[in-house]
Amino acid sequence: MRARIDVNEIYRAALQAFAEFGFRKTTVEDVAEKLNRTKGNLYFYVKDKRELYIKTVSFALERWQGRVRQAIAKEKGARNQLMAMCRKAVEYLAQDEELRNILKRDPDIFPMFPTVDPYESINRRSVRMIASILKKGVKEKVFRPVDVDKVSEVLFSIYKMVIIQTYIKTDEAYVQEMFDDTLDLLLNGLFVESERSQLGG
Amino acid sequence: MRARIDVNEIYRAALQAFAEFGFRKTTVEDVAEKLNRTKGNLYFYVKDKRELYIKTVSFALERWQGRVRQAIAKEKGARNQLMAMCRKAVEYLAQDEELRNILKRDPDIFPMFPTVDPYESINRRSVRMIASILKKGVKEKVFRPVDVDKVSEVLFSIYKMVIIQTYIKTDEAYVQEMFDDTLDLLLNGLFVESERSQLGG
DNA sequence: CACTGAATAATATATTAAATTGTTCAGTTA
DNA sequence: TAACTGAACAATTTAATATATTATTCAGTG
Repeated sequence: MRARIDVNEIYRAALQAFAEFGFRKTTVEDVAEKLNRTKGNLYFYVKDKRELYIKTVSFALERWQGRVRQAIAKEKGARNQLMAMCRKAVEYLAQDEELRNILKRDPDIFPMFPTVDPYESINRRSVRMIASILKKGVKEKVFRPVDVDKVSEVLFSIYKMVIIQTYIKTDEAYVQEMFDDTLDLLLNGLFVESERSQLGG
Repeated sequence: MRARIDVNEIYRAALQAFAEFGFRKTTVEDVAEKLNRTKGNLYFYVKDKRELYIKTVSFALERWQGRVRQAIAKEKGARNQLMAMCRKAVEYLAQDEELRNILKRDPDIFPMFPTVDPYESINRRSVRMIASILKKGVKEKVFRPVDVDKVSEVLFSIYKMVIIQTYIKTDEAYVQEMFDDTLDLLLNGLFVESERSQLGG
């Protein structure tokens, strides 16, 4: 009798298949073959094909989120943390082709306008990550005293917009320019100093 | 022999039908009946069903754009023009249920991430509208000297995001809050004064 | 000249059978 | 005895075909 397969190995194999063929066109057997098992055997590890897919995607999303979190942890001030977050998120995705393909095939994973979302908890964590940077920045008086919860939602939406452009558009340079201008706008705003309304505090 | 039908009457009739049933489920006869003609007769006015749809949608989009343009024309400074534009765009859509339904049924009309777009020329005009306000504002030294072309693209993307939320989300209050916070962020930015980088000029 | 209505072409829907794939599980194996 | 296989069965997809609906054309009418 063989040792139990490490679940992460299953997710890595499944990720390869799902990224190449998409959910509908990959068979449970495709995944089993990559692991040198039979399809029946996979049901020892996951309930059904759908669950395998959801857990595989979660695995990929969490790996991505983890890298971004690491990048943030390396920085001290809120200003640099916010910029590190944006940079790393785009940079990681540019390098993880499998995740890009998964997202391209199935945009509901990272929906611009979510209705119901099986990955909601992961996305909520991302929003909280933004919120905690904002909170820190407001406390440090680097950021204006904005409504942290609402603004982190707004930023997450804009963040999604840029991310989706990153894997939809093939034009690398275009995305980079868009990215820089968007970040500048969000940090500095449109108004010149004299026109700005400073929120209370 | 009857007088030629006014094309705008055709578009109004078609808009009713397309908004209620969608492109696929409305028949040319549905539209003809609203005009008290036979379906064959409509081919005297339009090439085919697809063209009828595209011209009908264009009619609705241009009416919308016209109202926004009027609202802008009433204002003097770039600052107020920008705010009037945002306000009117959302306000008009909230009131035009047919257009909302058309957009909800067929999101490709106003795509978050356009590939090919039959309404491109209309959307380009919207971007130019934003750009001209920005240009004026930079000249008046109300706005920072940003790259007008790029920033108007960025703003149009964010504008689309808010608009789509407006007809997707049923929750009126949520959209309004989102709208206010987004506008504040874009105008004033996140940084406190001392952290801001003023662009040259 | 604007229009009708019937003819025809093009699409969509429904039905059914055949093939593939997902899932279960009794029995095997290390 | 826990991990596994492979065959059995259920569910789903695909293919093939017939039927019905709808789009489009156009000769003829007022």
